[in-house]
Amino acid sequence: MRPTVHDIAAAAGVSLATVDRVLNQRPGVRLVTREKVETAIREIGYIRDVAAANLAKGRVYPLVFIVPTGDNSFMHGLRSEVHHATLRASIERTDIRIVEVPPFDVPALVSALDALLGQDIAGVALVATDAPEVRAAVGRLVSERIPVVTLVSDLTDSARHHYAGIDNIAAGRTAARLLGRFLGGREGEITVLAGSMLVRDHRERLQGFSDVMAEEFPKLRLLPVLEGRDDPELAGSLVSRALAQSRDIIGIYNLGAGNRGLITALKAVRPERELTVVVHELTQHTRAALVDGTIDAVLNQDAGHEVRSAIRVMKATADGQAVIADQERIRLDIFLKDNLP
Amino acid sequence: MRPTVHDIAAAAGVSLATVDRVLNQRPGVRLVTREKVETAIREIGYIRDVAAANLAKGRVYPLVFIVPTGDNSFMHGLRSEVHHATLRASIERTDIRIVEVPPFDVPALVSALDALLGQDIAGVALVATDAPEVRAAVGRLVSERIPVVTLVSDLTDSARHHYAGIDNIAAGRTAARLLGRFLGGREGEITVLAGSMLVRDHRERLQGFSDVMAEEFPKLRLLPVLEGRDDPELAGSLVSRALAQSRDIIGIYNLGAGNRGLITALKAVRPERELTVVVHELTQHTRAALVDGTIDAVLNQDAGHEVRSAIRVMKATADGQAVIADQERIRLDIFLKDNLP
DNA sequence: AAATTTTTGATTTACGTACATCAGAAATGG
DNA sequence: CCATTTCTGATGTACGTAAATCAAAAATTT
Repeated sequence: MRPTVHDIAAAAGVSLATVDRVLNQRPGVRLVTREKVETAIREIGYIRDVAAANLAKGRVYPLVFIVPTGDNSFMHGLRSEVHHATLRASIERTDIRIVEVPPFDVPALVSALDALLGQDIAGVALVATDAPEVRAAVGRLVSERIPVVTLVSDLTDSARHHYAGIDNIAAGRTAARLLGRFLGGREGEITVLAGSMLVRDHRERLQGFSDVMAEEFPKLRLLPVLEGRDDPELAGSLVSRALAQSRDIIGIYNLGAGNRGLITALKAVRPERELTVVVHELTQHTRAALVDGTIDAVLNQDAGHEVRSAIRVMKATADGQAVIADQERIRLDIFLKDNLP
Repeated sequence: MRPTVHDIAAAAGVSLATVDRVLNQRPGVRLVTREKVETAIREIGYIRDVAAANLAKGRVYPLVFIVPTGDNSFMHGLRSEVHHATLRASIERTDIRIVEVPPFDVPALVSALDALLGQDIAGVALVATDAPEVRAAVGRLVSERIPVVTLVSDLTDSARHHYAGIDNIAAGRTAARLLGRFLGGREGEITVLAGSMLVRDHRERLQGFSDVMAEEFPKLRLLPVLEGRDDPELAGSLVSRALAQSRDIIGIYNLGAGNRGLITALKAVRPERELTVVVHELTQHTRAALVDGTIDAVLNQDAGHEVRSAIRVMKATADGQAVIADQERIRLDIFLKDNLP
């Protein structure tokens, strides 16, 4: 059987109360005694039974998710996954609050973060807009010992405890290689559509994409990036205009949201123009487009995994527990029409 | 607060003991009373606190993993992941036993399964060899109410509760599309290397691969399948011979193990022959080959995820609990040189 | 209606930990 | 050496559930 507090008490030759004081770093234990207990803990390999401890404590984890508003499918899906997590709240002893802020709005995000200061909170997960003000606000939370996890998009040089999202540089590089290899040595122009260069995930995807294109596919020329602000309408009209302006475009990479508009624009020029297209985020729209051949590959991050991972990490961090790092690595999913879930 | 057994007792107007009898399906409760209690459970939305219940029961889950011996990297990795899981045993209340059997050996697998009959076991996970005898042995375990999970390779028409592995038809289809598109309209021969047609995962991958090749890439001709028995030596020599026999081979798909041998064979003909290669399983060898360009894509299943998922499912099944289906879906990872973890 | 069987209630202990209280022991100060 | 402070032990309750025991009530049979 697994050792308990009683075993430590016996091994260290002290009472249960003293063991408890040491374990929960309560005052009133002499240094020598504390060391005696800590040695016993190490020697018999005691591990606290977290389930029993939580039961005794009546522990609940008040968590806050700060997510952007906006009607693109990905953020919609993300909010819905957080909502799903609230349904498991009683089982998981969580108490999840969702705070919505306008997208790409630094002051709004900062005030949402600062509003949490001083509150009794076991963790904060946020989709970060990468700005110094946000970094500072996160720093304030961390210095109050509140676990902070960035979700989907990371925050440069910040004190956040964890990032629950994909490696976006790798994502951009992968998109470039897929596009390059699918185009098999052809020559032409590539147009890139992004949401905003204010968020780190988009910047990183572009960087990775540009790097591989330059290194490995010199015959493909990148056109200036179109910024669609993750808005389907805007994205669609930008792409339509670009396609009308140049007949040499043979590939498109959408590293942001707004695929609905992009797909409409593609279908409008469909039979005449032969285009290889790689986009991000598997939604009902991109899935259908993948199946009917409008799109060639979809890179995806599983919002459900990200949310569940963020919750696990926040809880573990709040308890000072370790996490299975490998289990919390968010993977980049590559979908072709053949491996759709 | 979340409702407890006391709340049900009060709501149903019965004693705690009766609630307990109903919850744990113990005898000695009249039908009408049982229904009264069950109604109360539903109405106030009671959910058993599994942590508290396990604590009270002193529950441990004795689990058995049946994995093939064999020195290919994938099975090595799988065994090591199961071993890792044993290290978390005390935390997860599991007691994991690993049973090794020779690969592709039906009688050995059957006797390993039958040896478990009558033992006190909370679940069995096995890498299935797809044969009627195995199916029958699994049926015997299931009829003794022992949860059975197939791992990596599934068992056709069997009573197993769950399959913790990837969709191998989709994997084969994906491999075909990657190979086809990477070859960009060229004409030539494709050689396929498998382990054994006795395991369902290999058969399914081949089927998916052949289907897509036939439907979408008619210029690529499939050569007869080489069976390398997942043995690096044999795989290497088969491929070397095939390459020597035909100068028209432009693509290779290894849907089994034994990549070490394949990679050696490829390097031997390297500068002259231009080959596009897709293989399964990310190991140190395939990773290096991907980086140096010997291989173009690696399809992978994460053995760690599979093992952890199998454990979660066996525990949940033993307790008659539901699982988050989405969380237990094992995904097909596609690795190019850009998105290696 | 009595005897019997079946069902229900009341109560207790246990799981491993947290936390509080109070008395007593040991260490420290003067 | 005494007074004081600091430490330690002993004990009890709680968390939510499981499981056992025994008594009492209700239903069933004779």
